[in-house]
Formats: sequence, structure tokens, C-alpha cells
Amino acid sequence: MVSVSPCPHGYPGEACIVCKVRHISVCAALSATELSALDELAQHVRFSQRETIFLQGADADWVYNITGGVARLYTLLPDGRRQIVGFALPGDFLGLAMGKTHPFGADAIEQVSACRFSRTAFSLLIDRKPHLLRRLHEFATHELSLAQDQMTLLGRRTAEEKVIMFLLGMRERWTRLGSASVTVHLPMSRQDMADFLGLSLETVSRTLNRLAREKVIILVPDGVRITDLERLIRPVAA
Amino acid sequence: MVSVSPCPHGYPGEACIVCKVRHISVCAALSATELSALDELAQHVRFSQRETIFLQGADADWVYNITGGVARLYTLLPDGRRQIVGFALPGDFLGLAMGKTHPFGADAIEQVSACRFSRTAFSLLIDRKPHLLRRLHEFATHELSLAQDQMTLLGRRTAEEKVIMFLLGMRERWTRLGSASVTVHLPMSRQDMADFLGLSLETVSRTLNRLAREKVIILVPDGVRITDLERLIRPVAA
DNA sequence: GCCGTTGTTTGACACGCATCAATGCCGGCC
DNA sequence: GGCCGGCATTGATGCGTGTCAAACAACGGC
Repeated sequence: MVSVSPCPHGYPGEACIVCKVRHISVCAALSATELSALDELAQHVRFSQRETIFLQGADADWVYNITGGVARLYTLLPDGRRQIVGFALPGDFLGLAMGKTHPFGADAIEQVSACRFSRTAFSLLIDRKPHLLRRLHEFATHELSLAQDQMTLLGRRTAEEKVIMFLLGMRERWTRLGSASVTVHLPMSRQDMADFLGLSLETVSRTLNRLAREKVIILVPDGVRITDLERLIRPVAA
Repeated sequence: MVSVSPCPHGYPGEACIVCKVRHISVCAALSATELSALDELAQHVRFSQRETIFLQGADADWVYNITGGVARLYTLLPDGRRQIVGFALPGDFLGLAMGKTHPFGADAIEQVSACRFSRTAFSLLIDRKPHLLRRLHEFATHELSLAQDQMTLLGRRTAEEKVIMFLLGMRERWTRLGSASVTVHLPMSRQDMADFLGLSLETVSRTLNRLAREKVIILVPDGVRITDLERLIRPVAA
């Protein structure tokens, strides 16, 4: 069950690391007054593990900003095949597509907390604040560029390259969030990775374990430690 | 060699079909004064068959709007593998990513003509005209949604489904441009289709010819005629 | 006309990854 | 503590595509 409450996030300079991320990514474009206006609009919501955030095709009533946990975004084919189009980490936005309905579904991999704004309120705010729109547009074109990289990965990379690039990609995203850990946190299941990379879960598992046997990575619960970055990167670039 | 001249395009209501497309897609957000300001900025350019429009990683100095012909957009891996991330038809925009450099390369499949604006001038225009930015943002999120569909196609569809969806997708795009023909125009080579669908050119050729043998399509020079839409659609949805 | 070039078709074969299946591991719960 | 359900691992096997190769068609140049 989703729990709802006023959003308790802070502002840049305050203690909350997650919310710092959020403000850097979008709200930097807003004045203090506008930020507090946004604050009044915002609701804090929580989703438990495996809970659906929104379904593919559902009306897009809310815009979400993840403040904790990881969500998976996916499209489903009628026969059950699934493609995960992305993972949403703290700081990421969800439901920004301008259409009336969500083009993909989203659910919580671990417990997820998020700030939620009504789409209409958000839309009004955008109309009054062009600079915020510009920020959103940059975000969207960045996402587009990532999606095109992912198309190259899905269409033209081998299984091993896919897995390696996934690990490096996740590492980069976590370090960007300020996690200084050498271990890359991977809360998603093998099946999730497989559906993201266009592989079977068995191939993901085999590849991961082969890399571990070759001492390039070390498998740990809910993650991997990258021990030999050189050997990881070279076969990908070549 | 690229040929450059002042852009001769017209406005909505005038004869030029290609430019009508262009104005519907973006310039509808502009006033008549702004349109003519844009006109003065615009250059008309032509690229001959196989000519490069811009290279992956090159400085993004120009924004292009295709007015005739078809271009392919692609990323290259160091070892020569190629992924075509999209085909640009008349009316489409190129080089809109906000970054300093192009994240993908583009070249002309047939002879291509386009309107070209300097990025800085275009950027200034955007700053003065929020509504235009909104239009661009909608365009970008639409592209993002298409890219996610393509990810699903690349990761989870079989070769036959890929080819069928490509044909239906191209048909939809041409009909949207007002081409009433029953024949889908396909100016790209088998290799181009293969690199778009994550297949080998032989698999594309075999699949196309099998569909023709099953009398679902008819192969014609530079295109196909879809004769049995029912049988084409059913296996895709299922 | 003929030939060289470029793209397409078709066949034979190989291989990477999916599929099927069995076992192992771990955490939750009664 | 022991059972049970979900996820991960590992092996055996098969199939869908890729790869290699040869023949063919279309086209332009001389």
C-alpha cells in the first residue's frame, strides 16, 4: 500500500543528501519562493518492495521524483515478454512524458520513496517558469541520448559486453550520487538485468560468474565489486 | 559536396508540402514576424547520396530540418559495428540534442535537402520564445518514447517481428506525411535495415523474401507493397 | 557493347545464446 | 528447527541468427 504524507525534503545546504540531489537536478532553476510553492504541492509517497508505481498506459496524473530506492521502468508485450527501458535511482524523474498516458510501467525494486506533484500543478509551474522548462528539456534530451546508447547496446553488443557496460553504467550513476563505495549496489534481480539487456537470466548469471572466476569482479550480496577495471574496459572499447 | 543557398521554403497554406510539414511540427508556435526572422537565418542545403551530414562527436554547430530525402542516424563502435538509431524523413529535426557535440552521426541515403539554422541563433530564438521551447520539448519526449519502443523491439522481438514492425512503422510515417500510396517507400539498403533492427543483412533479406513468398507483401524496387495487413499485424500483437 | 562496382539473394554451416531442467542457497514463517 | 518459496547457479541440448561464400541483378562508365 502506498503511504502518503507532506514531503519533508530540505533544500541545498541542508542535511538531506537525497534531496540535495533532487534540487541540483531541477530545482536549481527556481527561486526560493518558487521552491517553497513547489514544496506545498509536493507529497511524500512510499512504495514497498515489488509495489506498482504506475502501469503502462495508465493516465499520467503525477510526476515523481525518486528520493530513495530503485525502481524499474518497463514495457510489456501481450505474451509476457518484458523490456526494462531503465532503472530510476534517487534524483531521477518519472512520468515526465508529455502525453496523456504513461508509455511504460514502473514498479519498486526495493522500498522506494519519492516526491510526487500533480501533473496539472507541475504543468502550470512550467508555464510560469521558462528556465525550469529548459532544464526539463535538457533532462529529456539527455535521456534520449542514453536511450540511443542503449539501442546500440541491445542491437550490436555481445552478452559479455552488455553485462560489462551495465556494471560500468550503474557504477557511474551511483558515484554521481556521491556514493564513494567501491562496491556497485545492484538491488535488481538477474531477471531484471536480463530484461534490461535483452538476454536470458541464465546468460546474465553465467556471464557474471565467469567474470568473477576471471577475477575481474567479485560478487557480493546485492552488488559487485569491480577489481580489475582495465580488463573490464578494454574488451568493451575494442 | 554540400550546396548552400537561402532557404526557399514557404509557410502554411502555401504550395510546398514539405514545408507545410515543417511548419506544423515546430513553427506553428511562432508569430509571422518571428517566422520571417527565422527565414532570414535559414540556409537551404543539399547533400548528395551517401554524403555525410555530420559526424558522431563533431561540434553541433547547426540544427537541420529535413525538407526532402531520407537520412540515416547512427552510432559506430570502434570495431566497425554500426547501430542505426533512426531514419530522418522530411519534416524531421536533426541535431537538437542540447550537448556541445552530436551524440550520433548522420548521412544522406538518397539526395537530401534541408533547412539549416545556426545553433546559437536557434538558441537565442528559443530563449525569447518559451512556447517554441515547449514544442521542442514535446518533440523530444515523443522521440524518447519512440526510442523506448525501439529498445523493446531490439531486446525482445524475433527477426520476423522486427522486420514487420519496421515496415508498419515506415508506412505510418509516410502516410502521416500525406503520401497516399499503397507502396511503402524504402530508400535504405538491406544493410541499413539490418543495422536499424539489430540483424544481419542476410536475415533481413531472407525474412522479406519469405513474407513475399507467403504473399503478405510484394517486393518492388525501393519499397514494398503490403497486401495482407491482417496477417502482418496479428503475429506482431500476439 | 562489355566490364567493374555495388547491392541482393540464396545456400551451407557454425555458434552464441535461449530453453529446459535439476540442484543449491537463503530468508521467512509456522 | 524444519519446511517452503523465490532467486541463483550450473549443465545439457536445441534453435535462431550470424557468418562465409557463391551466384545473380542492376547500373554506370568507357
